Amino acid sequence: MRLVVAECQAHYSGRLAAHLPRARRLIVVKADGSVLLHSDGGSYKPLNWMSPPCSMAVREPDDLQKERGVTEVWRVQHSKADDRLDIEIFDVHHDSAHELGVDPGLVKDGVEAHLQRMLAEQIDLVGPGHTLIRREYPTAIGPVDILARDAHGATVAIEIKRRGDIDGVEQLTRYVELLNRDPLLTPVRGVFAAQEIKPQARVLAIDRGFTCLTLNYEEMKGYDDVDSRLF
Amino acid sequence: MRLVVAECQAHYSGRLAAHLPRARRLIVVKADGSVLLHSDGGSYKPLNWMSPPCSMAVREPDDLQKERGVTEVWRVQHSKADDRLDIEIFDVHHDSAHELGVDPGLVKDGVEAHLQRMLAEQIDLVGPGHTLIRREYPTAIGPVDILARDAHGATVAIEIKRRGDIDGVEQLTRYVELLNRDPLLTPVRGVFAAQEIKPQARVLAIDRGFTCLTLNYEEMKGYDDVDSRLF
DNA sequence: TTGTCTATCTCGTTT
DNA sequence: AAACGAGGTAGACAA
Repeated sequence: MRLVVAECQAHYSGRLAAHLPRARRLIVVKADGSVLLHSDGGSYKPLNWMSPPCSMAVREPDDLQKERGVTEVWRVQHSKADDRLDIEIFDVHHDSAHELGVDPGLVKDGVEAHLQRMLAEQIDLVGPGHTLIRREYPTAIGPVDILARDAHGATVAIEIKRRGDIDGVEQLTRYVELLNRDPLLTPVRGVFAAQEIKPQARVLAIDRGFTCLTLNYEEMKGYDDVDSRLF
Repeated sequence: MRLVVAECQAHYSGRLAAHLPRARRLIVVKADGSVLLHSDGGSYKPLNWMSPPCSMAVREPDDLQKERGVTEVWRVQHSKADDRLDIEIFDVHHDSAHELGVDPGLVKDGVEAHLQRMLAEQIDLVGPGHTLIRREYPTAIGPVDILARDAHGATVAIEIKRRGDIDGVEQLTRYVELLNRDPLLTPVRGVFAAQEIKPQARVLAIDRGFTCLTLNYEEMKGYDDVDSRLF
């Protein structure tokens, strides 16, 4: 990994064209050839970058660039796509290289899968008398998160999201429409369950005749824990 | 901006819980207090990070940590949310600070907005005899990209995307359905216009009775330039 | 490899 | 401030 702090200016051309005016920035050149241009603020997203696989060619500035004070020109070219990042280097304030080795990587805990598992275990949150048919019920257009049966024997298709927006409602619509064609399952009701349901999504879901269910993650987890402690 | 290359181990707790085993990494501490942990590959996204606003507290390791070789413990706490990043520092290989100043930021060239403006100007790309009603035609569920009238006086709703996928077709479907309820506009045809239309999206669009229009950005821009040169 | 879905998304714009 | 949409989305996982 090479770290350079320098006055620089950059142009990106690929899916879009973008320009980065002259300023002092951090330039990170990673072992895989990828390049990041970071400012001293913002979040983790670089101002500009090139993803691997890519390669960098360093060349001398032409006369016009020399006049402008450019000392080096870096061209970072993507190996597969027509994406290119051109960096003009002015004054260099820092330049160092470091061996980092391979990283073992991040270990995460689950979120949505956890919600789905918990709702399957606490299926009566959907309503009294509900029973689970199965999780990840397979259909031609993908698995339905949870398929259940309500107290009256009707089928219930449940779509679970962490954040419920309009896309999730559309997805549920496709599932319910498809499942209702199955004479063994029809009538199928739709339930849209999420930790947070966006207002627009709620309106659309209700318009489509679905039930909205807001999931309280902490509460469900508490129930889960109690459950675990008991057995 | 502070750059540290060090052996480190980290824990994140917030929206999720995550752990980063001990390894040599780049730690970037930005002027706004945000922190990035980067490995030497897999560009763009850090292994772990804390977004601003946040603050960092450095403390001495406890006895157990000292035994494990920890020399410093950094706690980065988000100022508003309950997000925390704990970093244990082992050996430090590099540590430097740099003044970068405020960045002027990225200047982009247009993407979808540009496509929309150009198609409005070259509305006959949709078909001969078409006339523009207006761009960003407002409806209850959001603005329609372009509303036009065809040679026979029928209304045409155009949804523009850089990349046309299934979401865009669903969006257009909602618009066309809504607009068709307006006696002053009906009948309304749907046109799905994009630089690139995914096969699945094309199938769905045609199934819904929409016209697909592939936009050639370079060609349209050329026309645009010629147009600009003439006037 | 390709497609699909999630994200500690980020980042803008609008309401 | 909250919500909505787009992204050079990136990254992960299934088909």
